[in-house]
This record gives sequence, structure tokens and C-alpha cells, in this order.
Amino acid sequence: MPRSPTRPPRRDDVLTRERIVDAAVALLDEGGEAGLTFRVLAERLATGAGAIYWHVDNKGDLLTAASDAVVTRALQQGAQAASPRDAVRAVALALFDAIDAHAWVGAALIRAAGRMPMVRILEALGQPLVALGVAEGERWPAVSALLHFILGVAGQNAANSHVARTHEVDRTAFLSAVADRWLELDAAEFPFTRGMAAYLREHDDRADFLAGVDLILDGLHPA
Amino acid sequence: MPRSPTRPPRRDDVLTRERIVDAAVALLDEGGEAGLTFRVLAERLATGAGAIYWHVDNKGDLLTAASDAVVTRALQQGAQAASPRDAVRAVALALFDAIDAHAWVGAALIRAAGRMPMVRILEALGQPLVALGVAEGERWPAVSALLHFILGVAGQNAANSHVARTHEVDRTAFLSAVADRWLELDAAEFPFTRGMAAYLREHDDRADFLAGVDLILDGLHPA
DNA sequence: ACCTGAACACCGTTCAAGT
DNA sequence: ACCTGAACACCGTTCAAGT
Repeated sequence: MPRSPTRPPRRDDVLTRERIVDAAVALLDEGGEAGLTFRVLAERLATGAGAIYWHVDNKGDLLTAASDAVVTRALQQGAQAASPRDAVRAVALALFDAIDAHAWVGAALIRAAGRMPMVRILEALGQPLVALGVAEGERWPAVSALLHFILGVAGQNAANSHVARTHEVDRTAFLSAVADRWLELDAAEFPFTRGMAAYLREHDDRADFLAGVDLILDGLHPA
Repeated sequence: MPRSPTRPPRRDDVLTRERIVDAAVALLDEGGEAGLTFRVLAERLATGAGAIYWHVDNKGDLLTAASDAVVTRALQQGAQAASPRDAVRAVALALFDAIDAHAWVGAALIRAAGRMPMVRILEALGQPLVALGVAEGERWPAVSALLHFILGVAGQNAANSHVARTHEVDRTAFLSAVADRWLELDAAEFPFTRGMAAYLREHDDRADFLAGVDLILDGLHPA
């Protein structure tokens, strides 16, 4: 073996796209989108900032790749379901939990329009809808409604948890503060919002989320 | 009059929160969220960057204020409607158009959680829902579904228009390119998405948007 | 082929100093 | 009370130079 015995190229030492993406996910989990920085990412991976650009196009590309990693993992569980309706529910709930655990994913997905992570979600929701018998012309509005509802509500919920966590209060206390602000609104101009304040304080996010999914599914008229 | 005749404090010269917000909206329209910078904002307003901080807390505050200005204007039109259902449709369409004209608003609203612009939308959607007879316990899931659908779809549509505009192709050409990418996907793994590709090329965003709103409204069970 | 790290052209925010 | 503008502590991205 002519190769030098010192510093053999150990597999763990190589900088790969996968290692970069994993480190990016960790950074995003810790500090949100502001926490992902090429400098600290390079430090974590023990390289120079520029090295990362060999494996990744730019920050947007990295963010999309990180989202795709999270979404792929989330969609793997709950793959088998009894009915198409249960399949939609399982996908919705898996995404809800994934976005709750990785608060930055919601916003990142929206910016990743027709890209891979979104296509995966589209597919996971679309297949059961077809099985459910949704007519051809209604499929797009139906997946749209489901997709945006899921990302929107889950994103909002995750944002609430995240803000609460960073302000060192629990979720309930945070929602209570929002409810208090709502109750200070003008009674004539904002009757609905004021009426929702009490509900906001006590509601169960997960249960309401599933109720919303059912509401949309109920709106479909299978052929 | 003891006041010096030169440089009388003309009303138009004063730096007000309103003037700052208007300039911010213009900057955001021109260059998206990256286009809003305290330096160029200060230049536009012929002041120093630090002066803006006297009227505005920080960039997030400014972004929320800019969103609120756009939302308030959008909700003013279409205020009177024949039926509650028409009222919901009018609000939805007004927001769709406003977000299409100001592509940055969608994302900005989502980050403005329980804040003023969101409360305004909540109220504009909630009041007709109550008039529609939606039961107490269903009101929150119902507004949630509507709200997130509207912001999600409108935001997506605006992002598409915006990307198309900056890449100097028209919307149709851009959506066509996305459809082409979808058709390159694996047929066994992504049958639904591939099936939607043709639809994506020819569909009418506004019509589909309204169809989605109707779909959610149909899912409600008035008491 | 892959990595280094200095350099470039920016950011948001603060703050002493002015009027 | 309101504004100025330099200064601080950062950014993402590029690129000559290394191995």
C-alpha cells in the first residue's frame, strides 16, 4: 500500500451534501431561519464557509433541501392507512407534528413552490383524494384547499409554540396574552374577534386542526 | 411673525409614520422583502437611516405596518354584499387581488400572527360566517380553513406571478416550465402530480380560487 | 475534485451629537 | 421632540490559491 498511513480518508470526514443538510436542520431547529448562517454552519462542520458552496447552490437551495429532509421523514410514517380518508388525516397529522417540531419548515415550504418537498406533499394528499372518488375537475381546488390549510394552520401553531418558547412562557400563557389584546379591541368594530378570545385560550390545536381537515373533506362531492 | 421666513416647516416635509409606511410599501412592491432596506428607505425619504427608528420599532414592525396598510385598503372595497356568502367571496377576492398586486404581503401576514392586519381579516371573514349560521364550536375551524386557504393560495399565485415577472417570462410560460419539471417525475411514484401537470398549464387561478372558497363554505353545516 | 479563508458589498441597529 | 450619520457587529457570496 503506497498510501500514507497518516490521515486515511475516513468516510466520516468527507463533507457531503447530506451532512451539510443535517447540520442545517439542527441549526434551524435551534435558532430559526436567522440561526442558519454559512459561518456558523462552516464552524460546526469544521470547514471554511466557501466549501459549502461546492455542495449547495446558495442559502435558498439549502433551505429547500432541509425542508425536503424533514418532509420526507414525516411522510414515511403513517404510510399505510385503513381508508383514503384516514390516509389524508394521517398525512395531515404527520405534517402538523413535523412542522411543530421544526417551526421554520412552514414558511420554508411556501417559498419552495413547485419544488420537491411540495410535490411530495401534493402526491401524498392527491392519491387518497383520487381514491375517494373526487372528480377530475375538482382535484386541484381540493388539494389546494387541503395543502394550504395544513401548511397554514400547522405553521401558525408552530409559530405560537416557538414564540412562547423563546419568551420563556408556556403556550397557554402566550395565547392568553393574545386573547387579552383581542379583548381590548373596539366592541362595535371587532365583535367576532372578541368572541373568539375565550375560545383561543382553551382550544385544543390538534383537535381543531383535524376538525378543519374533516370540514374540507366534507365539502368534496365524490362523483 | 417672529418666525424666520426661510424654510417654514411645511407639512409635506415632516417625517411621519404614514410617510415611512407608504415608502416601505413602494419599496416592497419594487423589490420584494429584499428590496426593503433602511438605507434606501432613508435615501427615498431624504433622511438618515436612524431617523426612521424614531417612528418605527424595527424592520418587523415596519413590515407589519406595511401589510396592515395594504389589507385595510383591500377590505374597504366590497364592504357591502347581498348575502353572507357573497360577503365571504368579496373579502376573499379582494385579498386575492391585493396579494397579487403586492406579492410580499402573503408571507408578511403569516409572520404577523395575532396582530392587527390578521385581526382585520379574521373579523371580515368571521362576521358573515356568524350570519351564515355557523355553530359556535365550528366557527374557529371554519375561519381557520378560510383564512389559511385564502392566504396560501393567494400567496402562491402571487409568488408565481412575481417569479415570472423577474425572470421576464409571462405567467403561462413559467407555469409551463413547472409542468415540464413535473412530467419528468417518476411515473410510479408521482402519478397524481404528473396528472396535474396538464391542468396546471391551462387552469384559471381566480376561478379555481373561488371554487376552493365555495368548497370550504359547502363543508360548513349551518345549525 | 474538493477545500481554504480573505475580501467584497452589503445588512439592521445603536447612539453620541446636533437642532 | 426629532433628526443626523458614523460606527458596530454582523450577513451571503465570490474567488484566487492551495491540496
